[in-house]
Amino acid sequence: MYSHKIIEPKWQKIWLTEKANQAEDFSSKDKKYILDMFPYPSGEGLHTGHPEGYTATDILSRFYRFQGFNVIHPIGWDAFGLPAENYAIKKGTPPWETIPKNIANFKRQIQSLGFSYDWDREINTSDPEYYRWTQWLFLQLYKAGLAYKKAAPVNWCDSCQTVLANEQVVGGKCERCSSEVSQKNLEQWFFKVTQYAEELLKEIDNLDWPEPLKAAQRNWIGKSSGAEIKFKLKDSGNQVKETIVFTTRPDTIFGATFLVVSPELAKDWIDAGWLANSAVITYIKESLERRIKDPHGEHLKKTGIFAGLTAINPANNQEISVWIADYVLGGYGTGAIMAVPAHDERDFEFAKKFDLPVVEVIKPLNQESASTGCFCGLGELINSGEFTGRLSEKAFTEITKKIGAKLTTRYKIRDWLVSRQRFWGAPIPIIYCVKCGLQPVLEKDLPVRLPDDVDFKPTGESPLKRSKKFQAGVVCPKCGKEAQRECDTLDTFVCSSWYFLRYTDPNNAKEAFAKPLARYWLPVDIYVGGMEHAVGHFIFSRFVTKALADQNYLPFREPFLKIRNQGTILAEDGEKMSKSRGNVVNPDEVVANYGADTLRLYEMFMGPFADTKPWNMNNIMGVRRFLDRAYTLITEPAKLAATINGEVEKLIHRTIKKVSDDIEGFNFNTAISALMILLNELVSKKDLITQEQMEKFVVLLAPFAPHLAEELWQVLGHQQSIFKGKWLKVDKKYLVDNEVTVVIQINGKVRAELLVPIDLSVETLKEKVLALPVVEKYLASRVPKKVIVIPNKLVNIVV
RNA sequence: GGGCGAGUGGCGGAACUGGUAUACGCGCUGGACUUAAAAUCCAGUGGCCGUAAGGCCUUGAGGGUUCGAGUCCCUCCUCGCCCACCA
Repeated sequence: MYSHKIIEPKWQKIWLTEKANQAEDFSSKDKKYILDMFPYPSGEGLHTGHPEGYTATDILSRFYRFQGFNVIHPIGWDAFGLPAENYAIKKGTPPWETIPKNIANFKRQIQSLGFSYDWDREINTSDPEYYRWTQWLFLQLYKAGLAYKKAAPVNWCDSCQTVLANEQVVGGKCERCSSEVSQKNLEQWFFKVTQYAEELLKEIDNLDWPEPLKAAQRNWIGKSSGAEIKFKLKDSGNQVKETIVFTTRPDTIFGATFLVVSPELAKDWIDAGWLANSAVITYIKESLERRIKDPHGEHLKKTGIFAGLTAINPANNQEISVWIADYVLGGYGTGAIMAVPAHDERDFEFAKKFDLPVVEVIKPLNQESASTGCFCGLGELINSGEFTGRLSEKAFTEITKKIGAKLTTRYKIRDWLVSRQRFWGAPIPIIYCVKCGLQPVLEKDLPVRLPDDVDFKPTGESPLKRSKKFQAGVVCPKCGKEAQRECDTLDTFVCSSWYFLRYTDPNNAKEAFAKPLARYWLPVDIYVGGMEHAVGHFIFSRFVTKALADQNYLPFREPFLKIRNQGTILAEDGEKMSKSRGNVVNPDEVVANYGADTLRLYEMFMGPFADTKPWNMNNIMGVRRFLDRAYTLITEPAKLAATINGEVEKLIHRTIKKVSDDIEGFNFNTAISALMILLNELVSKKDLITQEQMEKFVVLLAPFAPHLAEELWQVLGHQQSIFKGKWLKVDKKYLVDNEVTVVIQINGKVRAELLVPIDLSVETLKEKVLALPVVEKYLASRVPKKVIVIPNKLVNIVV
């Protein structure tokens, strides 16, 4: 038994004071940028998920430093955000008091785990010296036309008098006060992510990311190609207008028996004084509210109303009715569709409910007649005038051309809404002047600081509006006259969309980062974090990188070359860890009881890195026992062997190979199992081991259990830190065997095995095996029908 | 509804491009040490039949390909995650 309570703090202190993990700018060594997701410093402190990802990157960082790389492995605090502000509303303690306390606690916890961060690069997004550059980023996007303002619907709680994020709306009710949430149109800031939709999609192919993550992003970007088709519209007074629909199936247009318009688009028509029918107006109003209250359930009901309009199908000039319905979205395509009930399930359902005509125009290729019900695949056109008999694919472009429609590509991805009517975030650096209008704050005037005279009580406006200090002395940057600041703050995802850039030059007071440093360190080589950021943070960072590359700030267009996702750690009961269930494991307790090395090793040994896996206190004892055995082996006085034992040396070299490969492949669980196997061998042959062999084991252990390894290294007589040393070389001669065990099967069943020299010829091996008494017994004088020989592996005799 | 995963001992999990299924760890059983217990060490440990030698079965279920399938193909069941009326 070793005392982790003595060993671990001892080495942590030494590493910190010696700045053992500093990354060196412009070193001639090859660089590796190994990045973790920086934590939000919550009041609860670290949970078990943090050490999982952080241990993985720490193993990699130490491993690559051993390999001679100049590793940058930074950490910081994603310190802006709602929880701190909500805490201020509830308890009255402002975020600028709670957050530093939480950060101090997080830092203590992270340091207690011995992670090899370069603490000189620590950043904090709520520090004015950081958010100054977040604001700078906003200005660059604004200048490039990538940040713009427009009215957008937001969730509004009348009782709390505040805007709510989507996550704060639960079942159409306010999370806090449970009163009804309604929709309000407010001016909001957006980033034009859609401008990069195609590039964001295309570049995914070239990235070393987990496939599920790539799939999630492709899905989110949601490219689809189709046609935009113009339909003429007529109201009862014979006023003529037109609308454009987007469809991915122009080949089905002869089956378009009605048109459906989204409530959003219909509302625009009302506002333009077009649809005056009061029933229609009521429907639209209710529908728009319904969307917010129950975004996931209501759609099954397929509500709708006749708009009182007719449209002309441009393919066959037939008059069709125009409907307004919930199932058509305002934000996608053109907000209007041509409904082809015979070949679209949703249209079909709607047509059935409102008794609308269904005309089949596509016949499945492998069937004699048209299908009954709804067929959504491609096929051969029927009932389609001159196009009857064509295949869908061909008709697609032909029909589009004939009716004068346009081929287009649409994306599901939306522009990023970045403004928040909240206090605890980076203020948007914009000034409103009565005379000059909207003006960006001058870069030299950054940062726009958060004031401290804030009333957190929610009243429906941004809390900054009630700060006297915030607006004091604000003048228009253009005309110099008195003006007003923008009072919204930026989404915290803006802060985290560029933080990995700041790590390269964290103390630069003149720039967000110096270009030569960005060029040296970036892009990020390995990034580890959860899958939950698939369509958020990972997309935002890619967008920001591309935007800055286009402004010549960065010489690359993709920020993260390799990403690996960590799996969720569940509680011992197989459920998610949560305070309400009372099944949360506190890393502090594990460190106190078993030590940091044990926690690190355990979390890596639990199972495959990317898998969801349950916690188990018993299994922790297993890894602790392993560390104790290692300690005992090396510290107990034993006779050291003078000559190298071949068997031991062979296993050592195989373990070096296995552990090295497994670290790079993120197979930490099997790497640890290989270390256990090696230790078992060393213990059982402890009188046959040389000093050098002991040392090799300790080096292999070092990335995983750095404290113990450092201690044992000292015990073995070294003055200098083990981490100043080199990784181990595999001697290939130990990887080849000169004898192998060949498995002997009779009819596919294992019946015997045979130790033979390696690379025995097929013929010799066959002869040897057939001559075995066991084989003769099983053959019982039958003649083998066939003998399969796989050299060095297996012989299968078929009778 | 769409997308992505995953089902292997009592438990967490191993198994390279098809080639000894159950590595490693936990737990359990027996033994050593101890007055005793803990810790530690040693041995055993997939199931069924058998005193034994040995035999049969076994990777969610059922088919198929193959000399040989946890791994490949088809059908189905169960669970998890993400997105969700995207025309």
